[in-house]
Amino acid sequence: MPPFVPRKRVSSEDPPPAKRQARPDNSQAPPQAPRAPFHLSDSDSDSNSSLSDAPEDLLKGNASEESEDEEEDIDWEDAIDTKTNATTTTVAAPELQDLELTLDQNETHVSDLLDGKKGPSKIERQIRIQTHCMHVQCLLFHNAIRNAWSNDSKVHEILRKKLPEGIHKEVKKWRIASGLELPEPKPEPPKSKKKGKKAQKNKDWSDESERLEPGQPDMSRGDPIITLIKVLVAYWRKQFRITAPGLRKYGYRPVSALETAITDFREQEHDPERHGERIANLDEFRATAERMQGSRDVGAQLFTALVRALGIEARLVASLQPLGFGWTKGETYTPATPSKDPEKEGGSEGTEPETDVTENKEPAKNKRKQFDSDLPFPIYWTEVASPITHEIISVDPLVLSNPVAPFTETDLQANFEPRGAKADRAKQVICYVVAHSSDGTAKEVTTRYLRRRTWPGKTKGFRMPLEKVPVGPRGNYIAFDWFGMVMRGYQRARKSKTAVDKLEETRDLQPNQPEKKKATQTADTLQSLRTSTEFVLERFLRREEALRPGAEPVRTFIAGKGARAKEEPVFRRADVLKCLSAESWHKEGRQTKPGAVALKRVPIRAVTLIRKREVDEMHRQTGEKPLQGLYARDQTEYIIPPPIQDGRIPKNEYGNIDCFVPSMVPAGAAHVPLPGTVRVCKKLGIDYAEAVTGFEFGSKMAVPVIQGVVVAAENEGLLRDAWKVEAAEKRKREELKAEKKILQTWRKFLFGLRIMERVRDEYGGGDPDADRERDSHNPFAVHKKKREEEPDDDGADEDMPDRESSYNAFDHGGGFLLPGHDDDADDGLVVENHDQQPVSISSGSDNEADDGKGEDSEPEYAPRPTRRTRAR
DNA sequence: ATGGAGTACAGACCTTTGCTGTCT
DNA sequence: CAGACAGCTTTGGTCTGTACTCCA
Repeated sequence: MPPFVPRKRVSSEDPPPAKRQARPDNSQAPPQAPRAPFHLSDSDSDSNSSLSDAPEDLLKGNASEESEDEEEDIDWEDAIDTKTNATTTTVAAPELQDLELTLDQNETHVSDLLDGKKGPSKIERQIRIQTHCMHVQCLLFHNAIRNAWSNDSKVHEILRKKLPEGIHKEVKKWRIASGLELPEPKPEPPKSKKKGKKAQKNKDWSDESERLEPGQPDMSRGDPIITLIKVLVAYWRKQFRITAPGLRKYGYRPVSALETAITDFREQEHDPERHGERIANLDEFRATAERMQGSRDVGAQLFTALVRALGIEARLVASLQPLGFGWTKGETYTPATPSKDPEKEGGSEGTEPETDVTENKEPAKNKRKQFDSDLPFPIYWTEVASPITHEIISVDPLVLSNPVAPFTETDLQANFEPRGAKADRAKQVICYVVAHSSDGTAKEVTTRYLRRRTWPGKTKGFRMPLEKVPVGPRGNYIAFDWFGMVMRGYQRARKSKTAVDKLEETRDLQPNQPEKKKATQTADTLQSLRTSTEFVLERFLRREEALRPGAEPVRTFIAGKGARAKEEPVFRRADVLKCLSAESWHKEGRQTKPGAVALKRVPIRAVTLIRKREVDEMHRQTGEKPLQGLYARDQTEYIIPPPIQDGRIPKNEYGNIDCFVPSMVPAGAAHVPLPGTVRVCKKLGIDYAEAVTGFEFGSKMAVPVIQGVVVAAENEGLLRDAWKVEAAEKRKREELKAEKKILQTWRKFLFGLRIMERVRDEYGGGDPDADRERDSHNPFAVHKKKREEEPDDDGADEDMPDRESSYNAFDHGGGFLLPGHDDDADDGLVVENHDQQPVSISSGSDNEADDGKGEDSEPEYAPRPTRRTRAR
């Protein structure tokens, strides 16, 4: 099996590109900040106080130096001496301390990033991704709770009681029209008076409808529920007063602003305008229903409750507005621009301190529309399921001008998708739209509200994209949907799916594929040519690609405008050939045909030291970068080595045989890819060559991977049989060895137990409190403690001579070795048992201290040091 | 609002034949 | 004592896809 070759770059000792060094200092705050506190205890008082008094200044002032140190000088021993630079003295204190995060007040912002021309670091990206994921889950749970409250029968009762008589009549009408209720025997037409004139027109229809079988839905004027919903929305818009701000996305704000907001939220009395609307429990929710006022969000939640109260299946829909994971303007906190009250800036989680709100002290009626008036799209709304058609009707009770969007009106449903400059400014996004049903389950319905129901549409950049998880052989992936995973906890079980579910899942929630543009139809652009599968510009050819000799351009493309316009020939992709160097072809078992001329010449990529030296030498001599030729497949042929003669295997200059593909094995020979075959061949006295099947790269070296041997075909059977015998013997030897080792380990373990028991008898240590102490493992400490507790034990104090007497006490049986007995510098206590086998029972030493361990220590317990470790 | 051009970045790809100490 | 074997270390330049901004 070829050994593992790491493909990914892990670290680089070279300094990163200059751009990285030009990063704004504070961008590295998260990884560096925890280090500063370690130093506080042993740094001089000046730096200490300056750190605590003016952390921002200090961090800011040292930051440029700091980042250089961070990247160029990892040797922290030097850093300890740098007393002036508090933040560079990183891990000076040896003992463990609490990790502290000190974040710079002037936290990095998008603008800083752009000025410094640096992107967010990996860790910063991770922080945002995690924040986003956490926020999404919090919002989901919040909505699940609100949904449960919207199910409350008392809330329903409150809302039902408030309905005027007219609405009750409408409800009854709807029930009859839907066939849910039989019409009363009275001949009086079920039309309400407010539609007087229309009723005249509809009279014939109603006559007809009466001819329908009672108990059957009357669909003659469309789904009757739509009429009812429109009435309910009109009622709700009139009755519900928006008196508080709802949820919204603010973006990432500077830490200082966040801290102020949190402190304000914790310490000040709750103010909905500054801290957001708070409904602590169901009782408060009921009270809100009673008052018919609150945020737009609560308005939609109560509206959902009202619809449910009328016996209609309704879902509470929420378009989550989580903090994102990108670095666009939308993720950056933007304080209200014309704000005159600096205290309000960055202050509230609940409300944007809009000037019109803070300045206007007009009566509530005028103020009512002010909350969230800058949000052009709803965040919460209702989905009503028609009991007749099982289709979903989207209802926004408070915000949109077209509040009722039936399934058929895809454009109206797409109106819920935030778009436009106003939505941009208000940071309204669509990424996850979740509908919570009355049974407590929830399902994702984002697709319904995307324009043309096309993915990813506007969710792009705001929603966690599908993650490609590699599986199986290279190039195979499965798509991992993070949100799908999160939603699994909320979803309705497959067997409990309703007719509504089934219908929408086959229709409204089926995403459309984005319309592919016909590349041939549109005019050429650089982008279209870059991605085209049919045409290509010469400049887009990859390093390993070349044009077929004699390929004719199909047309020309003019790049640039005006004076900078430049004509370029456009070629067919079909005329592009994949090329490889002679060495690369060799690895595929092919060689260039005699007389083949390279289609392309490219600079040599030298990786190993030897190759690098060669390339440098050539570069020095010629003054030009040496090039290597690339050849197309049809310029190469299979390497067919000549058949072997007399059982002799041909070998290359390294004494082995290249066996990258099976065809490279010469006729008359066989590849036996078994380990340890070399020895067997030697034993048998047959000719062989080790088979090189690939290379392993690392440490600027290419190491051949050898898998077994190539032998003459007539020797193959002999070799395999002998190998089997050998392997069986080897296995037996290994089993015996393993058994021996197991027994040894047990023996050692039992001795250890005996020693521990003896130590306990001698010094105690059964006190659980003492055990819990930091040095409870240390028998000396325990002994000392015990003696302190019992001063009249033997009257001796805790001086060194006495300690030595304790050492001596151990010597009588399984005791500790005296200092100097073992001349190594091990910190651990070595206990000698009756069989004179040293056992390390405690070691606070690190590897470097272990390096001096004597030869008699067991390798399996004290790993042998590496050369690198010793070199340091 | 949209799309093209340009830029930056992360991750993937390509690379082609030791050295030394310890064990068996 | 010779030969086998384990362990070291895990590059770095270039390409490519993607995200993002700017600009028309």
